[in-house]
Amino acid sequence: MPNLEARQIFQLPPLQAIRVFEAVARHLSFTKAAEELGMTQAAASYQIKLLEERVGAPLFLRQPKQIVLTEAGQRLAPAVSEAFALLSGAYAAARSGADGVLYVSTLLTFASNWLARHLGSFQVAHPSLAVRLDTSNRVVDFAREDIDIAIRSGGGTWPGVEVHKLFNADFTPVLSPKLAASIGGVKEPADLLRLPILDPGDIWWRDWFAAAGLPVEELAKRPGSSMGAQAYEANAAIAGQGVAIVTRALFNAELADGRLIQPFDLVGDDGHAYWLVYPQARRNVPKIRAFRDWILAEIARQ
Amino acid sequence: MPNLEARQIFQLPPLQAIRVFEAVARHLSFTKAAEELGMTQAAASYQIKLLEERVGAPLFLRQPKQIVLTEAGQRLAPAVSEAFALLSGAYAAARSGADGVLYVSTLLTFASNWLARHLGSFQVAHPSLAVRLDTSNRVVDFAREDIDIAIRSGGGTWPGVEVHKLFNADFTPVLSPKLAASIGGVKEPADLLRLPILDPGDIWWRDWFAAAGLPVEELAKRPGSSMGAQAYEANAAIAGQGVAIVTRALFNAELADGRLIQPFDLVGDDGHAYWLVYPQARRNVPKIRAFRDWILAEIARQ
DNA sequence: ATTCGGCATAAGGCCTCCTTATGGGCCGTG
DNA sequence: CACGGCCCATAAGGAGGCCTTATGCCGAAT
Repeated sequence: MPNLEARQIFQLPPLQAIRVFEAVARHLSFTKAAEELGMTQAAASYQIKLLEERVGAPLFLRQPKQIVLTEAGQRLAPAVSEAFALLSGAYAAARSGADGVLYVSTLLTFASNWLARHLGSFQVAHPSLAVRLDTSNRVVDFAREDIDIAIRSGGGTWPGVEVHKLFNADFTPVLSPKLAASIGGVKEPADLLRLPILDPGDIWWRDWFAAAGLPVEELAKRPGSSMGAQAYEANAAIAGQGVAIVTRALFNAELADGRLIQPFDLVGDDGHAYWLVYPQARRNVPKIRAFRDWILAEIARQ
Repeated sequence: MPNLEARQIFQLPPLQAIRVFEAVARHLSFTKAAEELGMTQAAASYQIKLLEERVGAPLFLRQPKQIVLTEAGQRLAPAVSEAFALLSGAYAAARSGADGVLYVSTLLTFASNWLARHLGSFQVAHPSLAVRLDTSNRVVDFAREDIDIAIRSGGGTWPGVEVHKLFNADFTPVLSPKLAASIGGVKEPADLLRLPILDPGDIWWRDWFAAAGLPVEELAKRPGSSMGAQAYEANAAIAGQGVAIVTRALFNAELADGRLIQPFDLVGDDGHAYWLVYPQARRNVPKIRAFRDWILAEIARQ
C-alpha cells in the first residue's frame, strides 16, 4: 500500500518534534531541553528544525545568549503545553486509576468459601486497591472482558495465561456430626449408603465410590438433585440433610470447628486443581502482582 | 551518552501510539482507524498493543462484532481527543496565522521611495496578507530576528539566503531644475562645483567626480553634512538646497515629473545593487513566494 | 458449510531519529 | 586582545522503531 498519510501529516504536526518543542519552549534552551528529554542537543536541534520546516516558519530566534520564541512559536507554545499536560494527566490516570481497582473473576464456591474469608487480609495489606468480584463459573476471556485475574478449576492448561496452582481439587465425603451420629457413626464407606447423598449424579461420587469399593450403581438409584455448587451442597450437609462430596481446602473452617466431619481418609483426585490465572503479558502489573503474591502466600499458610 | 529517557517515558505515553489510539477510539475499529491514518490494520494493532503494555492494562475489549473501550480506555480517550484537538488547532494557527503577516526588513530609502509607492498593488493582489515593514539599514539576521524577507543593498553575496537582484545601485547627481537655472543651467560636470554638494563625504561623489574628470579634492573642502539616507538628501535637492547623488531607480517619479533633473548621462556604478533576500529554506513559503513574485514583476514593469 | 469481516501475529525492511564529531558565533575573563 | 566556555548548527553514520506483507484465527451471517 502506498503511504497515503499526506492528509494527516498536514493536520497534525510530527509528534516527537512537538514534544521536543514543548520542552525547548519551556526551558528556552535546546541544551536544557535535550537534557530533560534524555537526548543530545543535536537531536533537539534536529527536531526543532524539522518542526520549523513543517510549520513553515521559524519558531525560535537564535540570539547570542538565549533563544526566544517567534510570533509563530508564541502561538504554538501555550496550546502545546496544555495538550501535553492533558495527555500526561490522562495517561497517569489510566495507569494508576486502573491500578486502583482489581477485577477478579472467580468461581462461585471459591468466592464464598475461600475468598470471602481471606479477602479481608488483602484489603488490610492494600487499602488503596478495591477488589471487585465477578462471580460465575464460566471461563472468562481476558481479551473480551474487563477482568484482571481469575480463579479457575481444571487441568491448568490454558494458552496465553500465567497459571499458579492454588490447591488440588480433591474430593471426599463430608457430613454433619449429628447426621453421622444418627446412624450410630460413620465407620466404613458402606455406612454412607444408609444416608442421603447430596447430588449423587456428581462424577466425583462415582470416582470416590469406585475408589472406596462401593457399588457405583447405587448412585443412579438415588434421587438426583444437583444444586450446582459445592457451597450449596456443603450448606445442606452442614444442615444435616445428607452427605456431600467436596474439596477439603474449601471447607477448612467447617472441618476445623466440627460443623462438618470427614469420615474417611480416602480422598479422590482427578488431577484437577484450582488455579490462579492472568494474562502473561500483564504479569508485572503491580496490582496483579500484589494479588498473586498475597493469594499464594495465604494458600501456603494453610 | 546512555539513553536516560526512562523518567520521561513513564510520564508521557508513546506519542505515535497515542495518535493511533485516538483514531481507534473514535472509530471503535482498528481497520477504519488505520485507513484514516493511511496505514495498515496490522500497524494499528501493533501500536495499540504497545500502548496497552505501557499503560499496563488493555484499552479495548476485542469482541466479535466490534471493539469497546475498557474502563482504562474510557479514562484515556476523552482527554486524548481533547489534547489532539488542541494540538491540531494550535498547529494550524501557527501555520496559517504566520501566513497572514509578512515581515519585511527594508532599507530606509527603498521603503520611502519605492515600496511606499508600489505596496498598494501588492495589498490589492493579496488582501489577506498584512505587510509589516521593519525599516532600518542594518543587515538583519534571519535567524535572530522575526523577519520573513528583506531588501538589502550590497554585492549580493550572503550565505544561506536566496537573492534576487532588483536593480543596480548606480548613482548620478540630481538637482532641482530651479537650482540648475539659478546658475544658468548645468551643462558640464564642472558646473556642479558652483553649487552646494549634499553629503560631499559620500564615496559615491568621489567615484563620480573621478569618472567625470572633476578634482576629487574639491569634495574635501565642502562642509560635510551627511543626512545618512538618499531619501533625505533627495528631498533637500528637490527643495533646491543642493545637488544630491542618488540611485535613479529610486527616484523615477521625481525624475519623470521634473522635480529633479539628471543633468548628465554619466552614471556611476560600483557593482552594488539592491537585492531581495530571504532564507533559502523558506523559499517555498507561500507568503514569501507571493511577495517575491510580486516585487520582481513590479520591478520588471518599470 | 462456507465465506466474509475483523483482529492478531510473524518476518522483514525502510527510514526516522538519535549519536558522535565538529565548527562557528558570541561572551566573559585573564 | 586572545583564549576558553557556552550554545546552537550541521554532517555522517548507525540502530531500532514502525510499517508492510502475508497468514492465521475466530465468529457471524449467508
